[in-house]
Formats: sequence, C-alpha cells, structure tokens
Amino acid sequence: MTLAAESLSFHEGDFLSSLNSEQQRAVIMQGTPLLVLAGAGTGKTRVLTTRIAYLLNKAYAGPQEILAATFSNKAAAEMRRRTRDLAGEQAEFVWLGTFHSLGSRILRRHASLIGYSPDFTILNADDQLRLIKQIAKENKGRRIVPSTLAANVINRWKDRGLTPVDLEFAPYLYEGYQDVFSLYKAYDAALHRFNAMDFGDLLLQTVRLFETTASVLERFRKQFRHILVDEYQDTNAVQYQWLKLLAPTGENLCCVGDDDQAIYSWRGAEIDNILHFERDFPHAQIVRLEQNYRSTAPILAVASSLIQKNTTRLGKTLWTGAEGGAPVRLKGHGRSREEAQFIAQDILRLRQQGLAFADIAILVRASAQTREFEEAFIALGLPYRIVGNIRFYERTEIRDALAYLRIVAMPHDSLAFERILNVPKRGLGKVFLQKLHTLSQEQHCSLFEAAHSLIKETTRPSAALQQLRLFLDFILCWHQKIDTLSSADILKGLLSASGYRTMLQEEKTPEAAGRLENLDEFVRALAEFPELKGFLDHISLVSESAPSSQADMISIITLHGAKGLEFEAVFLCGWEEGIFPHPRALDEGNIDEERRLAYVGLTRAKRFVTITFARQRYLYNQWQTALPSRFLRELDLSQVTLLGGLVREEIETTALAAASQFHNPLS
DNA sequence: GGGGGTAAGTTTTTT
DNA sequence: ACTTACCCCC
Repeated sequence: MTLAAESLSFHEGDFLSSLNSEQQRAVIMQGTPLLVLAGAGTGKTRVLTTRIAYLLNKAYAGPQEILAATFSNKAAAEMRRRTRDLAGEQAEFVWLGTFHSLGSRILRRHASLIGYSPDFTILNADDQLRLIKQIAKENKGRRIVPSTLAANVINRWKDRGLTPVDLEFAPYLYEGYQDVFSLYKAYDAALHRFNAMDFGDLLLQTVRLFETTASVLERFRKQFRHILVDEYQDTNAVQYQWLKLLAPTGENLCCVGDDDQAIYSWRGAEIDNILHFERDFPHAQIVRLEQNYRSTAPILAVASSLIQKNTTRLGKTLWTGAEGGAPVRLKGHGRSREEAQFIAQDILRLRQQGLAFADIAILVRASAQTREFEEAFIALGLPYRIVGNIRFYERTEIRDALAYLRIVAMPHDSLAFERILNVPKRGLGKVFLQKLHTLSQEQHCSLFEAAHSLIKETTRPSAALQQLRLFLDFILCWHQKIDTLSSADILKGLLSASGYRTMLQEEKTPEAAGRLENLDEFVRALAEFPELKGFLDHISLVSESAPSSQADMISIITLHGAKGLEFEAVFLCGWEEGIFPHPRALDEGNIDEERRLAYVGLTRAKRFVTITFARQRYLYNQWQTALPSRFLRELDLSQVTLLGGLVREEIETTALAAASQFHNPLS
C-alpha cells in the first residue's frame, strides 16, 4: 500500500466514521438512482458535502465531473465552503451552484445555438415586471389584466416548461387566461429582441438547448458522472426535465430532500417530483435520515404528531438519542397585543436562563404580524431584527444605480436605458419613451440605437432631442472609462455626473437621506469588485439582503424565511383560524402545505417552543374574533403544557367550530 | 410631464 | 387603516 493511498483511506475513515450508518449509506451508495429523505436537522448538508468529498477522494469522479445544484446562493456558498473543508482546493472546480447559475453558465457557452448571443442580459423580477407592464400598455385594447397577475401566470408557465409555442398547441393549458397568453407571446418576442432572459428562461432555455442540440446534451451527459440535488422537494417541472435530460436513468443521480418541508408550491415547486421519484427513476434506492440532532424529544413528538395528519407523504419519523427536554408550551391570549407583550416578557425570562437574543426567534405566518412585536420590543428596549424585510438590491435607489452601471457597461441594455432615461428628470417622459419604443421595434434594435437614429434623422433638434443627445454622450463618455476606472469610482462618478445625487439631496426628506446612505453603502460594497462586468454578472443572480449587523438581536421572521435556520427558542405566534392556516391557502386547497409550514416552524427549535394565539386580533380595519387554529387540535397534547388557564376543551371545541364554520354554508 | 386624487388590495419569495 | 398603483387633469 502506498503512502498516498494510506493517507487517503485514513482521511476517508475519518470523515465517514463521524456519520451515522444511514448517513454513510447515503454517502457511499452508487450506481443507482438515490433519494435521500433527510428530515429536519438530520445532517442533510453534511451528507451532500461528504458525498462529494468521497467521490473526489475515491477518484470516482474529477471535480469537473460533479454537478451539484442548490436553490439559493446561500446554500451553494455553504456547500462550497464545507466541501472545501473536506476535500481541499479541488472543491473549487466542482460544478456547484444554484440551478439558475448553472443554467446561465451553460447558456453563456451555447446561447448562439438557440438564437441568443452569449452576452444576453438577465432580468430580475423587477425588470421583468416593468417589461410586462410596458408590453401590456402597447397591447391595450384587450381586457386589462393586472401585470403582477400576468407576470405570475407567465412565470408558472415557464416553471412548467411551457413556451408560447407549446401553449399554442395546447389551448386547454391557458384556458381562462387568453389575455395573459397573448401578453406572453409579446413578452417572449421582446425578450428575444432585447437578447434578454428572465429567471425562468435560465432553466427553460437550458432545457430547450439540450432538447434541440443533441451534441451539447451528449457532451454534458458524459461530463457529469455524478449529479447531486439539494432540496429536491422544491424543484419545479423544468428542473425535473433538466435533470431527466442530463441523467435519463438516474444512475448517477443523488437527490436530497424532505417532502414534509415542501412549502413552495405557490411558486411552481412540484412536490410530486419527490413523491414520484421511485416511479420516475426505476430501481431507485431510498435512504431515510431520521435521527435528528437538533431538537429535544418533546419538540419532535409534537412535530411528528402534526405532520402525520398529512396523507400524501413518503413517511418518516424523526427521533433523537438525547433525553429530556422541556414540553412545548401553548398559551392563549385575549388580544393580539397581549400575545406580543407576553412573548416580550418571556424573552426576558429566557435571557435570565442564559440565552442570547440571537438564540430567539418569533415565527410569523405573514409579515403584517411583525408590527405588534416591534411595538412591544421597542417598549421594553429589546433589540430585534426583521429578517428578509426589504432586500438591499430591490430598493429603488439601488436599482437605479445598477441601471446606470448596466447602461454604461452595456449600452444596448434597453431595460436599464428605459429605467434611468428620465431619472433624474430630463424632460424625456413617457410620450418620448413611447416614440423610442416604436422605433426600436420597427428597426429591431436597442433603445440606445433607436435614440441614435432619432437624433440623426431629425434636422431641427427640439429641446427633448437636445437632452437626449446629452444623455447619449453621457453614456458613451462613461462607457469609454469602464476599463480604466474601478467600478466603485465609476459608480461615484455616475451618481454625481448624472445629477442623481443632487436630485436626492434637493428632496430634503428623511427618506432621501436614507437613500443617499444606501448609495454610499453600495459604493463601498462595490469596492470588492474592481472590475465592473464581473460585478454585474455576480449581481444578476444574487439578491442579498441588506448588510445585517452581527449584533445580538431577536429574529422576527416568516415561517417561509425560517426554513433551514435553527434557534434555541422559537415562538410560533398567531395560531388562529384566519391567520394560520392562511385563508388563501385554504381557498386553494393547500391545507397540507400549511401543515408542512407548521412542521417547519416547530422543527426550527433546539430546546424551547412556545405556541401562542389570540382570541381578538386587530386585522385590516377592525378587531376580529379569532378561533384557535385547527392545527392545535392536531398536536400531541401529552407533550404540551397549557399555560394560563387554557383548557383542552377550548382548543377542541373552538377548533371544531372553526372547521365546521368553514364548511357550513349557513354561517 | 408631473402632481394629485381615487380605487383597490392586504401570504408566503428565490433566482 | 394604510399603502400603493394607476389614471386623469392641469
């Protein structure tokens, strides 16, 4: 045995021996489609990263032959970091990223094969909505559909892999949405005209590429000897097609997920992907990770009792080797303000037990619920943060600044052009813009080119044209500087020279001051990316939250936002009919998904769970009488302490009343 | 082109 | 109640 082999096997034993036997199976098993059902807190990321390291160390695959897809950039970064810890530098070369970033990487290479040029721009949700609105305006005459609704419907079609051509041949698929369908066609044409792809396209067009170009597909099939997928329960139909094309038999496919944590059906995720894995990939093996390393036994018992009420699930039961643990607590309140005050006081108590604020989270169903907690916390001087509030890169001023950067880096980026043409005011308003649009459509060119030809054609320049000429000169002037100046300097210069900064300074409102601060923050952030194009590429696929301080603060967060996180103590509030389960979800027949949401919430806690509800809640414009959530009735109450005079009957009877009220046409 | 008034909606959110 | 978006009029 050589020295290298010896050290290799030592290393391998090292990182395998710290796994439990099921985790080891999930790491080692090969040659068969593999589904790892990883319950909450069972070491899912650990299995994924160890599996990659194992494949590399055993030389089953080179780094470039491994494809690992995640959902969020955060998850991808975490996985990259931990893989590097296990496997060293070679981890850098693994094709690891979000589905979207992997898609864009593939498309940048082969875009010309499907009628795009490789420097296509990527539209975020904001750009997309603007474009759709604008097209809706041009196509008016038909019944007006709210653009947000239209964008939503179009995105769902894209999630399902349906191009306008597909829909054309299957009219039943757009039944009731004729207007949106015609808008979709126009939108799709516009995307091609602008050489732009929206987020959905990054997946959809990759699938199109694979389907239309056998040689490319063949190449990638050969290259990716191992494919790993994180959060498989959240994949949509296109992502499934994508995987099925790359791994038709699934022999080299390892999907990790938890059907009990599927909470994103409303944005196109198909829980059936995970439920039908065995049917989709014959001879599949399923490994269940059920040993939980996060929560106490009572918390797991309560979570299990609830999720068992779901009928369509693959089924698994979390257990823990750890003994003891406080019971889950349940507390009812009169008015919702009391609920917030109780939680605030209870946090003070937890502090005395040695918990930090950062160990504590309030989990809400909808962000509207956060306000009363803010008030209660401010009153007591408790530090808190609202997680995932407004994202930094979605703020108006940041989007504007980005548009300036984009138009200077890529003058033909028409959406950036349009966004800032009249910001600050240059007397080039909507009428003028309409003219440019018409021209760009006629000549199949960008707005920038349209603006150029408009200037050339006109002999007697109006005031508007004068302004336009200045604007174009401005763009070209800065365009020439992008290779010589740092991106931070470019942004600084752009904001001053364009008059954007002056515009905000003259506003003299507290808001405008905040925006100026945000812009300064943005300039500082940009210093990390000396080269402008590199930054723009990075930013198009990332939506970072506002730079959050590391300070010790209580987290107030939605149940959706909490997925993947863990806290010592968790408060689950607003467990009332009308709040949770949410009525809209009930309308859509999604009670099971609401229940999974409750399950996600419960399993975030390591040691303490407190569930609360209020009998009176101020909602919209008035005090509303609320009944305890039907989910309370589904909990294993033997593991629950009822606080403050709350009796079992109240939960049982009112929850029953709630359920019957909902189905009773007389009430 | 811009400002003001009205109407409508108000779950969850990543890429 | 409150925000936000859109439309119309100045």
